[in-house]
Amino acid sequence: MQITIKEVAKHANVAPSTVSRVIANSPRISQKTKERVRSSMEELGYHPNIHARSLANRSTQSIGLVMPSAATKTLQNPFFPEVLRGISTKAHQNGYSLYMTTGVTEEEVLSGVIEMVQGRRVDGVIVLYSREDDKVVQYLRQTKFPFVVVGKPFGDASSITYVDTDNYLAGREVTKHLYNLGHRCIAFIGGSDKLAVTQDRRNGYATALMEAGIPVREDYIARAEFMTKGGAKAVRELLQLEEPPTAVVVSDDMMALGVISTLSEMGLKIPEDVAVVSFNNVYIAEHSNPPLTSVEINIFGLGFEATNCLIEQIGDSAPPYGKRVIVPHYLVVRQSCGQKNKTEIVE
Amino acid sequence: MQITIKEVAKHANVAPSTVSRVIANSPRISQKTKERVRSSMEELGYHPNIHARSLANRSTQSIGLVMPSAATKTLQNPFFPEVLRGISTKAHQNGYSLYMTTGVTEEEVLSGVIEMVQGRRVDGVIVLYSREDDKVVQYLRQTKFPFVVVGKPFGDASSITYVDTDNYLAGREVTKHLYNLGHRCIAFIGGSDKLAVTQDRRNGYATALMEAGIPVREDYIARAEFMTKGGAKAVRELLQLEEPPTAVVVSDDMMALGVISTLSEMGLKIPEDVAVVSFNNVYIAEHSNPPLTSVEINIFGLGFEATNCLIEQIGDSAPPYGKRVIVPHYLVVRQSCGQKNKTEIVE
DNA sequence: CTGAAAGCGCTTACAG
DNA sequence: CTGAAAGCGCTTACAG
Repeated sequence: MQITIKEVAKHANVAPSTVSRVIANSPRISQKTKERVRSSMEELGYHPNIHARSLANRSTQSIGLVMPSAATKTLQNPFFPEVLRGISTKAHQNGYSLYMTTGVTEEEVLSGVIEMVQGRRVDGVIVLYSREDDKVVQYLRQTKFPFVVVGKPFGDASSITYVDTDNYLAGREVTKHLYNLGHRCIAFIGGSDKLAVTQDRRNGYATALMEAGIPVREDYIARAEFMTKGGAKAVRELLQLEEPPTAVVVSDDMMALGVISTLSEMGLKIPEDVAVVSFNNVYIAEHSNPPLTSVEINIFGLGFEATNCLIEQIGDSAPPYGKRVIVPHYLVVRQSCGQKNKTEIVE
Repeated sequence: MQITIKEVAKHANVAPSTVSRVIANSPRISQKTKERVRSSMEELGYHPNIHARSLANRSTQSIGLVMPSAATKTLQNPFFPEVLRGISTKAHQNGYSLYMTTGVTEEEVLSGVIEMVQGRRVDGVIVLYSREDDKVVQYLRQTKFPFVVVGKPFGDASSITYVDTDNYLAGREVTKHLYNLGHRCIAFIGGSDKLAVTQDRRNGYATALMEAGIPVREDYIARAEFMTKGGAKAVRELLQLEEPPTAVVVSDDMMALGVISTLSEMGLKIPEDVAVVSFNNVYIAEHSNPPLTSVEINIFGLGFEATNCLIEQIGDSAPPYGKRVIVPHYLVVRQSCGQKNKTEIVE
């Protein structure tokens, strides 16, 4: 069976409580005893039972991860593994493990989160998206459980700690970039309108147009799923307009890939006939044809910072108000929208 | 504080043990009592403490996931999220959650696994790779803890349950496909030689050549990392040979992407100058330029089946010997190696 | 059909 | 500096 603290205690000729203190490296235990106990642990191959510890301790040293409910699709977006990598790195540095729910529908995800929280399975939660009317965030907020959102939360954001890209600014910059290249008919293809990221990027796009004195046309704003197929469909519709756009801001690299494939199939040249610019700069952006001009948003950094904030909250070293961390972005210019120079930092 | 079984018991006017039985839906409790207890749970917002339950129970309802140690890089390969999606789906169907370690180096990963196992944090483990001399598999095997490998294990595979593609066959088919298109100078670019997947695909490649009466040339076999950069470097070397290959079998789509970019940069046409075929058929394969001919290996299915096998083992409904599940594959013909017909099922 | 009690393997005041 | 004891919140033989 399992080696417990009792076996170790007996072997080292001390009380179980002493063994426990050695594990916690309590300063009140003599060096001699510590060494003796440690070598007993080594010899017997002792490893603490995590559940017993968590039960007595009320801490779990693990972090819960909440993906958007349509995990099926989202998991295919390279955003996900990259943000996970950032989370994992920081978590590991601080001795935390990661815990994922496996729900698919919105209700399943919510009940998974409730189970994690009420069941004390995790010490805190990271929500990897921000969507309007999201039950998960509502729930976490009202229970006052430690949590951090990746993306800008809806409602009273001031009480929620979140990590985000300045998507509004990025949307503006990207649109301005196209304008500066001479484009006047610029369309926008976004993902679900319920997502904060879509709204922010679109608003930035609209602002840039207004700043340039170009009216914002409703028929130039398309919605699609956050994957390649969605991008393909959206661009087809745009090109059927009487005055089709000469450039398009796409809210996500994966969608942009779909846009590009579709344009190629239709015999249109990129960037000559239609310029394309998008966001996230996932590694495939570099390998599409033509390579995508995209906003590097440091996805790894988003995950890393989110975890950092969460650990602060768990350790009570966080301020009592919601904190906001903005991770800087920059435009990586490649071939999909007419090249000016290789990698220009905007602003 | 937390609502415990005691509060519920008091509220429903029964003993804690009865509440526990209601949770487990024991048939020995009357319908009336069940209803009363359930409405108390509802009313008080009760959720079982998972650690207390696991401690008393010796079961955790969660599955541990082991990624290759260089998680940093691997996580960028779309293979990972896709296999995770398969695992997650099956796990969710059976009420299991997922637990990930966050180690980066080989030692960290191993100690993470030991902690999961000895600390009874999980009921079983899925190893998401197969590498020669892997300590994790050695450890799991000797502790007789339930585990499943995605990929073909080394050593005495007969005692280990694993889920795999028939990579040897796939390698053979793909090479034969190139041969049938008229190629005689066919190279192979593989990932780390320590990985089972590389070895199997390479052996299949060599067998196909031998079957066709073509000698296997050492200088036609290149090694690289499993990502785009590696592919780029490898192909450059191959093209510097006196008799450069006219076709190349690449062991992974991501590497193939690097190969394709490099060839384009060098002004070579695909498939006219060099034909490229690869494995995994991740979604970007379809959107590269030209679209990649690739072996669809059903990554989702690998994850799904692996989880299935693991759950069998955990529930003791698995046979006492190692079981092998082979998930079928087929070649998806696109433009990167000269098209014959759109989607042909090989064999 | 239900309850009282012991136990799962830890931690942590309380003594000394 | 160390130990005995209670407790974390559940489950599960054992009685009845």
